[in-house]
Amino acid sequence: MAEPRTSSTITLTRSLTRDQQARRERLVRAACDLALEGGYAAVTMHDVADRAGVARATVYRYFTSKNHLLSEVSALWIGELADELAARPLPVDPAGRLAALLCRIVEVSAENRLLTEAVVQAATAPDPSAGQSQETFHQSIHRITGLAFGETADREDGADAERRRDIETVLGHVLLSGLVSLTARGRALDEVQNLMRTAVRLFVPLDVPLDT
Amino acid sequence: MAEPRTSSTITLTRSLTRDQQARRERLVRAACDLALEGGYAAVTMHDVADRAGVARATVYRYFTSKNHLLSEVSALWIGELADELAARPLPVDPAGRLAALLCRIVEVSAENRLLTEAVVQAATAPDPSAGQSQETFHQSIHRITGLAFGETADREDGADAERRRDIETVLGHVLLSGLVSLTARGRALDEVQNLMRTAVRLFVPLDVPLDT
DNA sequence: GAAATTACTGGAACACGTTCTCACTAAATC
DNA sequence: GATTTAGTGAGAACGTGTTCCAGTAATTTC
Repeated sequence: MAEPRTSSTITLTRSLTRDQQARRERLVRAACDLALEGGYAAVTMHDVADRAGVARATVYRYFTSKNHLLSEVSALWIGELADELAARPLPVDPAGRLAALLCRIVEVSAENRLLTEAVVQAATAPDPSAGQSQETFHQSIHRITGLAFGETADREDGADAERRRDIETVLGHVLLSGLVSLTARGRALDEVQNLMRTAVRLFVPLDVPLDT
Repeated sequence: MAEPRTSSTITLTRSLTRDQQARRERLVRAACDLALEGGYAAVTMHDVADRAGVARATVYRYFTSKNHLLSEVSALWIGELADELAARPLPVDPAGRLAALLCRIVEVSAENRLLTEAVVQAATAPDPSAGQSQETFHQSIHRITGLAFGETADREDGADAERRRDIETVLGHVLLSGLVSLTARGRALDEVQNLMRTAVRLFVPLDVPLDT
């Protein structure tokens, strides 16, 4: 019963050769560029293949779907953003840090609204094949919210640590929904930033009274 | 310069006749049924037209896109849900009411996971033509979170009222993102419900110490 | 180095969303 | 009642995501 099995995606077979690694990166790059220029709709598999210099069918050897490809873009993009934010000077108080981080993400997202639109669309699509990359995307969001507490995390334990994790989780959801409002509902940058500040203020009402 | 202008959507022209009203309702009904059975992907304009007993092109005289049609479904569905919830007995304390309301929504959404998937997908899609229905959807969510404070709303003013509105808004975003997790990321019902309870607990940490 | 396996290309093919055309019907206007 | 007008049915047509296939190139295995 030796089935031919023309292996759907490559990744499963074995580790990629240098050429394949480069091809894969070109595909992600092409998708990212197209998304930057025209959003989700502009990322056609036809154009992605052309820009990366491969055949249309080949794209599907590396990514099972358009959403999978864009989810990969989203995972890389938010990951880079997290790296950048981790290297930034931040306010000293946790609430200030949270607000600054979230507002910065929203700002960058607004500057690349079309890319964000594509990325959010893919990250929220019910596409099981994109699941892995989607998880990476969400983990990166969680990692970013975690930056606000990163330095004090070690000193805490028990209830404080749990409360911290809860705040990170919930703020991650507010952020995601905020990005949806920004890209899909045309909300203005400052409106979404205010949402972030409001959320933080509600979470940290006494620890640090903000400059209301 | 009398342009023919084959009027894209009907609604703009004038009020609908009885037949047209019925046709429109059949279309929404058909889309809703198909979504219940197979989610977003199963709602093909072909099948919608067939079930409603109209031509494919006619669907586009009532709705400018599939997302527009499904956004209408979502607006009606969440509206009915809000009506049902408004008639429900609720805990006396605001925090308990919030948690009960949100958990109930998540529960109903999980019971109709495929419909919710379709509805959320349409409500978060960057489709300008669906904008109006999307707003209705979000307003209904806001209306539901508002139910938790409804009875005490009149007695308040100033800072309290503002804080209340902020909580409603932010919880609405948590809910939306939670529904995305439920439908697109395959999260379990109780996981999303716990997210809701956690969010409420974080918002109302002192007013009402929950049974933690 | 030859054989066998695997990957890539190029293009056809299919499903679906969307638009368009045209003939036909029903309703409004004269 | 005749004429115009808006709405509908039926189906062709186009773009896009996805799959499939036959032929070719590259890589692994012997």
